[in-house]
Amino acid sequence: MKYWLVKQEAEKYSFDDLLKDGTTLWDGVRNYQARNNLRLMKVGDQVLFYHSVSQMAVVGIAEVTKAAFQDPTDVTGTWSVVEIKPIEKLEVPITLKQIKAVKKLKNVALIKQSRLSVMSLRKPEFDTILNLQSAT
DNA sequence: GCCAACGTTGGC
DNA sequence: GCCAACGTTGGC
Repeated sequence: MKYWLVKQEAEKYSFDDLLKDGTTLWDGVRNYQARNNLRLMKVGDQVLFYHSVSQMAVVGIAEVTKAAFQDPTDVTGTWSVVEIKPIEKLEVPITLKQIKAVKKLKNVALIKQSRLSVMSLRKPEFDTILNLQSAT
């Protein structure tokens, strides 16, 4: 099983929207690195849901329910989507600030490559981030 | 194929 | 709202 982090602005599609919808297609990705990551996702992989710009925090955990396929919003056939469903909403969001404060997490793409919207996490990184919940 | 110009993202 | 970082585009 793999671990991932996806970013979206809360104003565009929030974790609450995902809870309301049940599942969603992670569409609109138009960056090759992000797309390649989407294509590596397998059903059952765990996904951290991060709100960028206005909140800057991990707000929930999701799971991949359909592996990558052709993005229906893309006529060129270049881009891919996956389907995800919500697993758990975090009681207290884990802020970027908290993540940045952890030395072990200094090299995660969330910090090093702030513009990447779909990135992989190693299991220890995934666990470390979630453990920050109890640290507060 | 190189690189300048431009557009977008996202943290501050 | 600003600007740095980065990706993409297009002229040569």
